[in-house]
Amino acid sequence: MARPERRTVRDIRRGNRAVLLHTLYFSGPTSRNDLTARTGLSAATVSTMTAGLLAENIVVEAGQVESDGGRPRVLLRVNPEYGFAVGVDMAETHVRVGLFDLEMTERAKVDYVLRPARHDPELVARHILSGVEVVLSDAGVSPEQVLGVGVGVPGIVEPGPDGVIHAKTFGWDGVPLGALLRRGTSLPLYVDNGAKTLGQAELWFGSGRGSSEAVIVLLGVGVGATIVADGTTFRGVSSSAGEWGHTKIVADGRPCRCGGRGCLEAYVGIEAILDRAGVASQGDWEEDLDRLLASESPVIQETVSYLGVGLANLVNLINPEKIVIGGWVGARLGERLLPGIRRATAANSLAEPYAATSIVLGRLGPDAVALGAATLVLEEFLNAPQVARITAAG
Amino acid sequence: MARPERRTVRDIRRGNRAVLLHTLYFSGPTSRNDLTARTGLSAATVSTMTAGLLAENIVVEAGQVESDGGRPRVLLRVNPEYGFAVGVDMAETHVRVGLFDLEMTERAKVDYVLRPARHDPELVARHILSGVEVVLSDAGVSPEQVLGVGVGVPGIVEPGPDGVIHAKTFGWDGVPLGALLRRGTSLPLYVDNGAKTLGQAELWFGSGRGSSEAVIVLLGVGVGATIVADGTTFRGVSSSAGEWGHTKIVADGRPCRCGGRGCLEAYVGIEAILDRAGVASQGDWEEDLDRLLASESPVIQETVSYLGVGLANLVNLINPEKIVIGGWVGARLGERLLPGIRRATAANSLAEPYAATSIVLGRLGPDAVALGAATLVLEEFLNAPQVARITAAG
DNA sequence: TCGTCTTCGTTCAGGCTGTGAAAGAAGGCG
DNA sequence: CGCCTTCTTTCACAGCCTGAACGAAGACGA
Repeated sequence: MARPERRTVRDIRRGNRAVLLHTLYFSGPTSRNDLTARTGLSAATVSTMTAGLLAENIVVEAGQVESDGGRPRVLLRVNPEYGFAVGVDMAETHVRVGLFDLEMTERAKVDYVLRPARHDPELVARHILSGVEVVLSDAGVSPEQVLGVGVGVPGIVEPGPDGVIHAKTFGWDGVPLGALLRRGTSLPLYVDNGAKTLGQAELWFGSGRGSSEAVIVLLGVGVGATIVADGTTFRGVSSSAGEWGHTKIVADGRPCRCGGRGCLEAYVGIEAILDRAGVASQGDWEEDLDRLLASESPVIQETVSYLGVGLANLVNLINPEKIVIGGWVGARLGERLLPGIRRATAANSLAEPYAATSIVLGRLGPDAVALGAATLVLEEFLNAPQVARITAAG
Repeated sequence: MARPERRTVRDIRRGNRAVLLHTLYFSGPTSRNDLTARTGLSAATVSTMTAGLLAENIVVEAGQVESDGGRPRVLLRVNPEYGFAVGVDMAETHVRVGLFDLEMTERAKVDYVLRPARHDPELVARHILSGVEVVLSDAGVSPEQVLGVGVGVPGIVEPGPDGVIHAKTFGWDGVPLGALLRRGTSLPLYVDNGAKTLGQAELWFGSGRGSSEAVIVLLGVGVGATIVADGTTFRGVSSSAGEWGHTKIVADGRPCRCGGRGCLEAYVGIEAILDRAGVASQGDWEEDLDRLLASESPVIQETVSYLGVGLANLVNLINPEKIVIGGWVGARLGERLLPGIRRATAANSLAEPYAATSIVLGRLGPDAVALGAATLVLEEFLNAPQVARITAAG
């Protein structure tokens, strides 16, 4: 029951502008002539529209290429310095703030360590706000040039303007991070779950590129998934879709830190893996995992099997074109065990959907959460490039 | 990475026409004046557009109501006899063909019994084609008046014009039912999975009405789900999304007829329920289930628990606004055990998404599959009402 | 050097679209 | 009969995309 919405002639312009910008952004330097072919718009429209974008400095010329004997084409591209996006990765142990230009090149970054069990919302908000100031001054970018600030956080983010967060592992239950930040800045804010921003990053710039039906899976301390349907992150009714880590794969199974039993995270989360292997961790999980992988422990094969069950459930239910395995645990497991993971998934999937799915590793490193958060800003920009810039008050 | 598409002024007209028709269809008799308020369109546009729809006989007048002293409003409604839709329920034991007017009132129907293990594609196609002829002549409707034929089938339907079907339980693997039917009729065809057409029916006319983020669950011999995202049935990359019955809830659990182990269907499908209870069925599963429900068997509670796990996985992963339990097994279980099902789901869900979800019973009976199939035709009609009707050749 | 050819880019008249304002229609009421 | 209220239609207008005509820019040969 898709209820369409009323449209007016103006929406057309806005929409076609977005089409043009998307094409320009993802096809790189492109001539007007190419643009007519790629967008399906008429040459006339492309001409007037690019003229506008050039006048606003959103698009710039990028040299010429000769054509077969005729007038050479002028290449156009999105001006990477038209504006900047801030991406924030707020994790359980640190806050990382990055400044990106429109090509998503990182221009500056800064880290703050969070002492465990010291997650005062006010403090975290101050870290983020001062982080924004630091990266801006480091890169010599003024606040007026910033199109927005994206923040990736653990836990569930309520929809709405206040960016209310529920993060059990954090001790946050109903913290309005968005509202706290807005007290200190007037830049547009985008708060989203970190697994979703990582998914956004892999979808736009990593292994998910080009897919419009995909699932990006995050394996780390927590386990989550970003479901992409028709090119857009699927959020569900209250923005908590994708809690894959707490789907049950063993009815009445191992207890999970969420309070439930038999959750996937209770088998393939890093704590669960080490626990099942009987490793008494000294705190450096990455080293522990590497050592475990190097050993011949049967726990590894078990982990692959459980992961296969979890992935197969996604294959059967979601029928994605691609599953991208991300997160640092995912990277390490996938590095050596990808064929086994694929086999385990196949063993638990129906043949048709499995055949339609390719399972690949994520391409982006640990910075992907911040990159994806910044990408939220980019997405907004490409969809509705402002003509009048919002003035930042600070 | 939602790639928007180019638009032209004409798309606006088409789109706004669809807006108007949707509103008219779901709000019942409505005045032009109301329509301006409900659609957001200007009075001028509503006026010219309704004039067109009236001229095409798509919309008809439906009386007047007086206004507070002024000119009375003329009520408009979609002409229920502008066209008709055929809905076909092709199940494991029968083929049912129904003729519906645009209000989805059934005008005629016909049943064909399929002898088990006698599922010759040609025969089934002939049943469907002759069924269409029968309902048309019974209702006195000519083929020119039929907007299309929707068919709900078991198994996976490949996307594409040939309506290729993979149905293990049927012995069909790659049967191009759409192509077979097209040899016998030139009416527009819509072939879809039966669980999805049932979902479509509940979404449009049953308990799911008004929800745009919902899951409609089918419990019967098979177990499946229709995932509705943003008002539209989610199909995945190869149209097999929603195979909920074969998601695993017990790693390495009971064997399932799909060849896998631990599938939800191997616990809450009717065969599994009876098998777990040790009932040696004489063939009448409905009676067997009723007897089992009347007994105090612990298998019932177990079933509720397993179902709760399966539903909780949907809650966590999809975060729907509503879960509708359909299918004849679902109806019988839900009738007495709905509170227990809700409790079992809550016990296995995260608090936030569970709080956002209401779990309700389906409202439509066994005819819902055919009704939903016809609704595929209706949906197409409301989105793009033809001006020039396609001529049927027969 | 000049004219021609090829290709790219821009301009312009024209047809659609939705809109606001003004005009028209239809009934109630004194 | 005239006025009032309310619903509906008409009309001039601005915005949009488009095809066709026109202009621009280089290659190339004479």
